[in-house]
Amino acid sequence: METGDLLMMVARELRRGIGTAMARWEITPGQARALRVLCAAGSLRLSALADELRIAPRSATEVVDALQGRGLVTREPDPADRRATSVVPTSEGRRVSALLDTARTAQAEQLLARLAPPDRAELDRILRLIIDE
Amino acid sequence: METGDLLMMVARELRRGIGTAMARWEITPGQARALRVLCAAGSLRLSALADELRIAPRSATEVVDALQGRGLVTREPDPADRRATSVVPTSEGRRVSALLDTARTAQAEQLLARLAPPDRAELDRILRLIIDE
DNA sequence: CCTCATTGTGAGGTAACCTCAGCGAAAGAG
DNA sequence: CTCTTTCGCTGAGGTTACCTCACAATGAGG
Repeated sequence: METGDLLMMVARELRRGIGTAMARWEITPGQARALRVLCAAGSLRLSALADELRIAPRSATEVVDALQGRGLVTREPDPADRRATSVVPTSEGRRVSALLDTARTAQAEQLLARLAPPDRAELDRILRLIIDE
Repeated sequence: METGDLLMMVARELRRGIGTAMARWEITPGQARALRVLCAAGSLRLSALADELRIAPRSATEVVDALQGRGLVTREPDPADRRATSVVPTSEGRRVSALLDTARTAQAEQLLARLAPPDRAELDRILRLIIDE
């Protein structure tokens, strides 16, 4: 078993745990991702959201439809460009996003609790090395 | 940015790289996964393959159809149970699976090459700690 | 035997993506 | 100031990878 496989296994376990946690809020992974980037950005034009999520603009329309249907975001007209619509999280959207964030970090916490603090710091350091190129 | 996020980012990059590598063989991720467990097992009944992949038996039928269509596996009658069909990789299937394995490890190699050998060993050790509970 | 469970698959559905065409709005050319 | 071109979003319809349900053939227990 190689390091790459280990990495995938750990990530998979993490994703699985997050998935079951999210099921409690009846939100799909795609919707959660969109809500997360929207809350992080404050508001985004639909095409910018699509870029961020790396999906086609047409697909972002559907995700936003779903989030809007649940009252988690609203479509606001963009003051600078009347073609564009700005997608803005509602207060409920921000509340749910915060809950999801909490669940996500709790899940990571549960997995990483298996490590002694020094090992955990080492892992963090080494992963940053990879990310930073 | 927390350790859990870092883990997901690194895994994502790895998955992305593997995906583009696999595109060269025109095989979907699901098919590659199935072929991999089949080659690892030598042969599996269709329902056992479904269990392994954590998909419904009906869905395994489709994956096997696709692999059989490319000549990567065959359906053999199970001698012990005439209801069951045993799915067996062809020699071409084993050859492709080996190529995919190579591509997968090469991708991991490329990512992990950013690390100095001691860091790499540390990462391996710590990930094993997580996996082994 | 007769019933009941199990195996694989046909039929048909769903979710999340896609491309393409088109409409209203903006922006550059003359 | 028009005119054409480009841009931002969405309706229509397709694809992929899953799913459930029904069913025929087979196996297993009373």
